[in-house]
Amino acid sequence: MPDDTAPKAPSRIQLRNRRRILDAALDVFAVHGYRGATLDQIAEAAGLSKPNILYYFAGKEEIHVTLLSQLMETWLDPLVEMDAAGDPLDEIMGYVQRKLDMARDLPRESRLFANEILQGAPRMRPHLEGELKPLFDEKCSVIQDWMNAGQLAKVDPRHLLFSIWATTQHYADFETQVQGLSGAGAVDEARQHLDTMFRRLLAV
Amino acid sequence: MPDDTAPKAPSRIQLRNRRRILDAALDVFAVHGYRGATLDQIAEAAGLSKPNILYYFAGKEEIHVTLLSQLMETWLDPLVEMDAAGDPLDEIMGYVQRKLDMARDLPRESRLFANEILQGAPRMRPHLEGELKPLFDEKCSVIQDWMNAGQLAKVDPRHLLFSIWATTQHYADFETQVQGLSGAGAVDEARQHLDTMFRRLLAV
DNA sequence: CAAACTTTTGACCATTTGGTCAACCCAACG
DNA sequence: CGTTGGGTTGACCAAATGGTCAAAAGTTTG
Repeated sequence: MPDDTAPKAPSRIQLRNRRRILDAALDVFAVHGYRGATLDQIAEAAGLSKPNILYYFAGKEEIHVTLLSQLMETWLDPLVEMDAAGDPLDEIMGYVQRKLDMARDLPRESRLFANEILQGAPRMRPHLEGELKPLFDEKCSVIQDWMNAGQLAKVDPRHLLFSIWATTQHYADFETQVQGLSGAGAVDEARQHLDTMFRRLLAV
Repeated sequence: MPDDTAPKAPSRIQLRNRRRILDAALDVFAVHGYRGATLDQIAEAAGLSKPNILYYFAGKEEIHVTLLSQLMETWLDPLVEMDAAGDPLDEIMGYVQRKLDMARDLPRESRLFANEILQGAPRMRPHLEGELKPLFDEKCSVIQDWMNAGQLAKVDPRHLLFSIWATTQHYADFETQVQGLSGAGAVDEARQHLDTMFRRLLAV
């Protein structure tokens, strides 16, 4: 019997073009934000005609929403990996390094996220409340437990996480400024600096 | 003899309306960025008609450029105040607190700046190179001297400043996220946290 | 008060933008 | 080799957008 809900496996062309479109859209949205981006820009960057773009996605918003959904996974992953059973300082410093890897390897994703938050997260609030918030609370608890057990110096876990986010994402979001002031390769210099900073903050 | 270059002191109406327009434009540009903002939005927020806006400013770009120029002063001021003759740790911690004040009191300005940098600073690069860069280099020197004199722990002064910028501006630029995760009043909690963090980093 | 000005606006314009659609292309397969 | 269905596009549309302009409405001043 035929399955009415069958998603009809996407063809090779479908896969290739959807990926092209999303890749081009990431470039454009990351720089100009949702409102500032145009379908024509995306179409040109993708090497496809505008109607062809709209054959694969229902509209500008669907492209944006698709990007944000995909981003959420990537974005939370480094924090998910922080293991309550591991060594506290190693776990935190590992998290910092993974966030720095992302700032270096996925700056467009970081800027897409920054743009969305700057605009008040109109299309991402559900994700923030439904996925980020529980994870955030859970990891704050883990960190608090480590501190209570005397394995880390006591600081506010929430603001500790904010500081890690801010300092790592800064190298992607403010890359223009950082490069202008400090030349290329800043992310790798930052590794040393942030390692020192968070180690001194958290050492018992 | 008549002065050809006389700037013709602006009338009370000029002053009031230009201020209104810039204030409204700050709201709009800070959220949507340059491309995403529209003159109609600005006009409505200012309570003026669109042609009236264009009576006071030559175009959308002039409004944006005016805002960025004004911003630059405000933006650099806290760093300018950092005094090479003062006590090193006090000077740095004072700078952190002033930046936090700005994140709390001028979040729109912070977001305008963030948007401009995210977009690659197309309209601000001259300011960055002409004003920020020299100030940045000068203050890095001052900090380096303090470290060489054994008054502060040795870290890379450039990345120290980046960390201060990132952690303080974060509370304005990512306010949506911070509030969603941590409730209101986060900036004032951050004061304590950042004071601890940078003190531990820099204490000799 | 009336001339001389500054300020405001309704109507208008060209271009851009998100989106539609019927026709067209083309590879696969019976 | 001709049909068929997925993939592509030129031409088009309505709305939005940045901007213009001449005329009207206020304001200032001799």
